[in-house]
Amino acid sequence: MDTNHRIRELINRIARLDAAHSWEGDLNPAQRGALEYLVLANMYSRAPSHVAEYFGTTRGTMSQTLKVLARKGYISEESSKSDKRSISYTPTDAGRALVSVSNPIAVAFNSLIPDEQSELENALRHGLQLALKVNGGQSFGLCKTCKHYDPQGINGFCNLLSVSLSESESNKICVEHKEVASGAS
Amino acid sequence: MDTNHRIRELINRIARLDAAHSWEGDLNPAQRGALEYLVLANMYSRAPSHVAEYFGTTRGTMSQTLKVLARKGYISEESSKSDKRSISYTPTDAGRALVSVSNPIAVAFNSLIPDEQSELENALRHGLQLALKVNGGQSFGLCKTCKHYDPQGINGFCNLLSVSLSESESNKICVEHKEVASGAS
DNA sequence: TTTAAATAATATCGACTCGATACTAAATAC
DNA sequence: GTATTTAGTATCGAGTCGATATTATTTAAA
Repeated sequence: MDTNHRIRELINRIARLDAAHSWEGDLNPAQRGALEYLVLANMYSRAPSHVAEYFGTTRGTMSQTLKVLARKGYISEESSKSDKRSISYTPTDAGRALVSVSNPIAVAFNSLIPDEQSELENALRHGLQLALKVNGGQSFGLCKTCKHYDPQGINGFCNLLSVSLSESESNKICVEHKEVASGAS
Repeated sequence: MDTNHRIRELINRIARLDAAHSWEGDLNPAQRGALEYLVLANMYSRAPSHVAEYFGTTRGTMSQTLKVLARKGYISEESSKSDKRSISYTPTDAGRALVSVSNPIAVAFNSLIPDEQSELENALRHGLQLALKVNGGQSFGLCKTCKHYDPQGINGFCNLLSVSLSESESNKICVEHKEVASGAS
């Protein structure tokens, strides 16, 4: 049993403990995860296929979860004008309220000293990046760390989508995010 | 969105990616988790209720998962002589073979530099301890870090169960584990 | 331009998870 | 010697999940 197996085991166990709490309040862990993603994602990243890729699951599976979430009234469906095949989900006020409640796992990690917290976040993020590289998955980061981000104008500009970004958009998760080459090996 | 929420989000996302891989080879994530636990746990810690507590789920749910695992031939059931209500599961050779295959997530974290790995492990373990304290759950650690551990004899002695430990036993997970008071706040 | 191939979302299927509830049997308390 | 606790299960209903197949729609190629 080496270090990386123990790390994986710890991550899985903490996630499972979190999942156990996650049942409170009309949602199951998969639904809660999807809803939390939708709250954090920008308007170009809220299609079923995007949520599916974020969680490493299939479109079919995520499609069902999102339909349930919509039926429960926590997200609303909106079809795209430019591509009639595409749809996008937006959290409702009820949905936003649900994800904003305090969480025991987050509270526990809040008790770590700040240095430990930031070390932990960086190491997890780094490990995730490496895992995604193996999988060929997208990084789903924020505009400001993206190679398509151009800090022109008030809140920057996306060179890939050719749009000016609003304050809130540039602080959200994007499917198209490509980590700008840095120290990450 | 503060640091501890981002940490929780990262942990959940990595676990979900791991779960997606976990479907390979005749097992689903819950079954694989339970099997992995049973491989690591000592002989006093392999009852359905122990596995259930480890993962923060109910006895009923875990009972079903273990029955499936037994039906598939990856674990074998054994009833206790001292307490006729109790049973204990032991991984079969087929079960052990299944959990020893290399894992993409573990491989990814293996690429972190050693310092980063140990920092990560410690911080996760610390966070988990704090989360368990809130939950009132058991720590499920190894004998050597347990307050019931007495380093007498060849491989030590357990003061709680009043038994001499074998080499392999003292390196396994135990339900009765109580973290010896240390720097953990 | 008209077929061909790729893409987005969904429906359906079967095995299984999961919490909740109710139950049996055995051990422990009083 | 009865009451209560504890260990494990069966059963239920909603939902996950991968697999597969299907429908629209878009894009590429001939």
